[in-house]
Amino acid sequence: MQKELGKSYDPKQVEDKIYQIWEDSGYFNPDNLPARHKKPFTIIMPPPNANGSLHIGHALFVTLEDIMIRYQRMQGRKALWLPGADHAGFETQVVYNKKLEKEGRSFWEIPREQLYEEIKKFTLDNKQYMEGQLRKLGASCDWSREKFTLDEDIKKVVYETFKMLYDDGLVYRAERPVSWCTKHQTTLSDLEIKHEERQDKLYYVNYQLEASGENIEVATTRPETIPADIAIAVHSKSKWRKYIGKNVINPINGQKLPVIADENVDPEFGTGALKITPHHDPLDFKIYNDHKGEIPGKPISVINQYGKLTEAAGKDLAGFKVKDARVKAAEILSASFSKEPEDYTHQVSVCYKCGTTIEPRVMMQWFVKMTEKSINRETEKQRNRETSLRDLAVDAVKSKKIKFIPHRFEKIFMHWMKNLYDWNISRQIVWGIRIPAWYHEPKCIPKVGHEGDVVKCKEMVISETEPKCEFCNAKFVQETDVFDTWFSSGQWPFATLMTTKKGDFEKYYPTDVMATAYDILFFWVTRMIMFGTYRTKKAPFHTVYLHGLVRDKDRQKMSKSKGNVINPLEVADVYGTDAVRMALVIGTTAGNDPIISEDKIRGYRNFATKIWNASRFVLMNYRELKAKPKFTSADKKNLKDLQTAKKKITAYMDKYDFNHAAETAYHYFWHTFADKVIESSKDRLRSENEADTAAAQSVLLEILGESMKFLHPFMPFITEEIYQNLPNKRKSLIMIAKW
RNA sequence: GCGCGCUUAGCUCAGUGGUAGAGCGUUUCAUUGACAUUGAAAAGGUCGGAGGUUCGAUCCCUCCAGCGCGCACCA
Repeated sequence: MQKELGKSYDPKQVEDKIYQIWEDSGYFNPDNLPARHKKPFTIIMPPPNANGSLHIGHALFVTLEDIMIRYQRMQGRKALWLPGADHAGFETQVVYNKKLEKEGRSFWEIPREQLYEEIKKFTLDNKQYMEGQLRKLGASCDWSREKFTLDEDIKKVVYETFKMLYDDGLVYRAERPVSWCTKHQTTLSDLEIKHEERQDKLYYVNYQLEASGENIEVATTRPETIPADIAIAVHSKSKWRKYIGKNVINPINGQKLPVIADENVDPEFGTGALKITPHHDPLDFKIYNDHKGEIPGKPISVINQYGKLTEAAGKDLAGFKVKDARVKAAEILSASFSKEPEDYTHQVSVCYKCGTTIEPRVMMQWFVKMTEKSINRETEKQRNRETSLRDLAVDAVKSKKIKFIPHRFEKIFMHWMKNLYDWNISRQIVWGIRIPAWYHEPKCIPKVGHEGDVVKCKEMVISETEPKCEFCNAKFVQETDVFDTWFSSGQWPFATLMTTKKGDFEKYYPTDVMATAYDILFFWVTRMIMFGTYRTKKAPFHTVYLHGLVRDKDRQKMSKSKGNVINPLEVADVYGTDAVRMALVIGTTAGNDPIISEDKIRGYRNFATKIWNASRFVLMNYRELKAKPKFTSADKKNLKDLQTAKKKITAYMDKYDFNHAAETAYHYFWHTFADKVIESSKDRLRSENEADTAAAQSVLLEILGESMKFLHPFMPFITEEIYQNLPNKRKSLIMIAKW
């Protein structure tokens, strides 16, 4: 007979041992599953940022995905859960920057190569630590296929995609207005910008008309940029229309500025006249570009990368920080004010990491075209050239090839897709994948060749390795900018499967479910859909399951500074991983923020104890009997209730409603099986009537065994441990037992 | 400004076109018996407000109020 279960369940005694058994079994790798497992079921794990340790949010997605994988594995699917880690470019660099600050070292004084190596070590250490944590959480992922976003083969795929996009005209390099963080010294994408309400002044400045006493009144919040003004724009129907085509005088430096007409200027807002400062405002840049012919001046920049005014701003302003320069400029301009400055509340762009005001600058950067069709830069092979990246993604969702859980995110997705601008993918940071573009150095000077043709070297080449110029000996230097992390992680589903085992891509792609937090819907999910359909012509997954952000019992986001963080590994250590997993799943619906407290976890620890003791009771009372069981009508009803519960749970599982599946399992086990079935069996187990005892025993054993199975995806450790102690079971793992 | 949600028991949240559910908490009782990390029972809600559709609405529609979130180049 099997060994007796201990007096109480001790997760510490069980969890590591069980995980080891699973891992040794090889079944995490779908290729090793028994023959009954046929159709693949694939989840690519959202690779956690390798710049810290796992927090409760990670524990949530790990639990959800492990539930899906374990369920599908038991259902006979060839279940692949592919783990990974993300180098998380900018995020990690910010973390490392802070670490250096604490150590009293200066980020900016460390040479690029050294910094890269230091961050690499830091990241790899974290990565290794996190792998251990994933094991603790019970993640049944295939470690043999683990990938890291900086693996050489992954980088190769990313380079290829970049080249394809470039050849298709969907990637371009241009001088355009971008968002610059003066603290982190890099540009950021639109998504990395937050908007903050600020109290500022709105200044009303007179720009005097040339050779006239008349003025155009301009409202501005940024008088310090007036030296970079290049024109004044008014709406063709505004009160200023009579001045269109004339010149005004720049009130700071006396230069002549043409008055132009542009319909983007709202005649109702401010004074109805807009100063055009192309290098310090994106709208101004656009207006300037539309009116280049009418504007004689060249746009200049008067603010440098540190947010200080340059010489070009004039000696009165040069050297001042923007904020101080504004005060200074106001002083200089006071004679030109048409009225007193007003208090003005408006939204200002800030860096999402440090809150520093974003400085719009015009810089040479790399962009991905989101809304335009490709232009067939080369002519051969067909890719998805007929449509834009946006349309690829929108079509995938519209055609139901991809569906969202919960459904409402489909609307949010569409809304975001509607308002898309080109995506700046270059970052001036060290930690990341260098953009594989090489520039001819020095700049190519066209010369006459042998046949009299003008030979012009290629100024820029897209290449993984250093190219050679076909005409001269000049060196090519590599772009120093690196990719926005999301450019590479947006390729994760296919990049991983293209670089694991041979045949994996064909077998496991497209994947099934992408489960991740809703806050990276735009950063990540949309990009995966775009790049996935672009490169493979298939939607990378059919279901997007979006979960919420874990909050504490007062609905607060967890953060170290608030001191309300629940470390999943710490509480798992106290209450057991199974309890933490249950607490994360029950009461949590897709798309909503789960609320977790230690009390809640304690409650499910109690449930684990209940499971343990009910099992103990069943096994303690089990004895070999020769008598044939004689089932009573109550037995039959109990077995029928079991089937009903199983069906209900299965239906919830298939709907990705893990909350209700878990709750049903919990409720059935505790309040039906333990409270009713077990209670009513007590007398019968001690009865002289062996046929009746046998019936009672076999009902208990049957229900216990089945319960362990339907609880297994949620509480993998305790259920496996008990399953291994059941009599009359083949010595296999519950992990691959038939659902 | 545009968009998406939420408002149900003291708390945290589920849920359904047909006289409201769970967990925790509260109250009472029981218990040396697999489990005090227990069991039995109870109290507790006019399902945010006002209209409408319907035989019937907490659930569908409209409006209102409060709250939350996302997007956003009005100087």
